[in-house]
Amino acid sequence: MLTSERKALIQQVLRLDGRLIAKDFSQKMGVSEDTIRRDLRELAGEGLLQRVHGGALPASPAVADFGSREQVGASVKARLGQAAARMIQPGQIVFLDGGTTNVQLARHLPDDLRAVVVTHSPSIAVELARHPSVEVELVGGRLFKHSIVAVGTTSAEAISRIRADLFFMGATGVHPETGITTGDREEAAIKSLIARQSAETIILATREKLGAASPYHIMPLADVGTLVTVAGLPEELLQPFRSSSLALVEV
Amino acid sequence: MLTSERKALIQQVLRLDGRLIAKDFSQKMGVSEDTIRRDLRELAGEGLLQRVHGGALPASPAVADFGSREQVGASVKARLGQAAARMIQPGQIVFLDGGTTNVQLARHLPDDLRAVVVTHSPSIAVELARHPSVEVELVGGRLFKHSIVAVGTTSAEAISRIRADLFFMGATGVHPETGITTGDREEAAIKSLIARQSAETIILATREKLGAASPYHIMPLADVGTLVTVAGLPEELLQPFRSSSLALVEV
DNA sequence: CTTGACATTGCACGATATTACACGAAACTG
DNA sequence: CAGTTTCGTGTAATATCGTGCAATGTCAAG
Repeated sequence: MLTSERKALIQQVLRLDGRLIAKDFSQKMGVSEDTIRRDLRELAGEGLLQRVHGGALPASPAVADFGSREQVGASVKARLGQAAARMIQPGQIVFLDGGTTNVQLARHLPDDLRAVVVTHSPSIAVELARHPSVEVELVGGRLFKHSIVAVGTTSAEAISRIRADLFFMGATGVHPETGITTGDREEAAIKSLIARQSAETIILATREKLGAASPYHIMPLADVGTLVTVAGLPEELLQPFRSSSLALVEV
Repeated sequence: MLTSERKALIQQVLRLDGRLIAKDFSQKMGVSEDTIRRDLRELAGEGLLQRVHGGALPASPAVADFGSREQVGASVKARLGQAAARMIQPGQIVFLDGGTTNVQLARHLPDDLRAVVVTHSPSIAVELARHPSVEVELVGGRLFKHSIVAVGTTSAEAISRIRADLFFMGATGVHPETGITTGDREEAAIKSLIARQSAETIILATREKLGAASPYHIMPLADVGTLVTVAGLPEELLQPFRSSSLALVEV
């Protein structure tokens, strides 16, 4: 075990756990506590962590690295959301799926837009409560906590009574052959149903979702109307999605 | 558990709850009360909190003076919410109305509580998405943006299919003769319906709501099971609410 | 291959910090 | 005013810390 390797591990533990206990970590590493203490002292000297009795805490009160990565991801999603918001015409009925990208979409709806937004995501509903003119229709049901969206038969029933012009769908996998997929069976069923009730389905996909596949199938790629993604991606990643039936938008 | 971690937690609890009880916190942390008292003394020495008999309060007579009636209000609501959370028995079906006080209630539900929470407030739903064991049933409908709750016939229909054990209602007016009132007609109708579908209605009221009345009537005071309010209010304010049918809880 | 400078590590030991318990004082409650 | 709870201090046990030092390993010059 190299010293620098160990120091890197220390910082990783701090990022992930938010703390490190010298005694435990020394046993885990198979070295003496003295060694760990020395590492901690040195890292603290470089300002990379905060030394406390019994171990160490991250230098910044909160998770600096994690936060910054979130922010970087957020700016890409904000750009996607902004572009998608411009695709909505006044008077349309729009279904907004859950997910952080769609929250960004909701945040960037023009203030003067008059439209109806239907959503089964309480996060989206809360976001849109600030909007002056959009009418919000909340779809109820059992809350699927991981994605924070309503699912189940109650949701399905409510959705089946709605006809939307556009559906902005979130998905974890967008694959040229496998199609659109996500990680939960119930969620997949609901997404599929919403798509069938909507005239056009639009998917906002960040880079890591392109070419990926998750366990549960939602719909084939052929049924997707528009795929919105960020500009500057390598052509070989986009090539499989260039077809006559799918509109590919890069922003 | 590192000492400095524990101290950080103490300050976090003070920010969120507005107070800390030494005995409870020591049990939660699994250390003796002496240890907690020592922590409190030391933090008080640094001016980071205010030591009081039985625990501690935020160190902000100065801060409270400066800006935030909101913060003081938040701590009062947190206390109401905490007390209300303890009134829920495992296995019960509980309806949570919207409002900031009920958000505090949701935040303070014990982590090991197994119950079903029904709500027409997306804010509450988002808050409860973090809870590990509570099942959340979201009631859909048209979003009333001012209060951020779902209203309308869709909501009414969904609510009429539910029977709840408890209903924690928010209201802007609690008057001994006028009864319970709020500022919107639709909202009043929905609240009234939920109350009829629930075995017991509980109202959390901060001081300014007692004795106040708003335009739209929800229900008579006689139909309220429990009124929860803060301790230390003048007796003449509470006297009108002391009756055989109403349980008055001061926290 | 040898040798010496240097880094790393584990161990010893005195110093400091943390904790729980005990007991009288103070505060709260009815 | 009596009973109970909480507080503060003292104390002893334990845990952790920092430093000095010797052992081992690394590496490059001789």
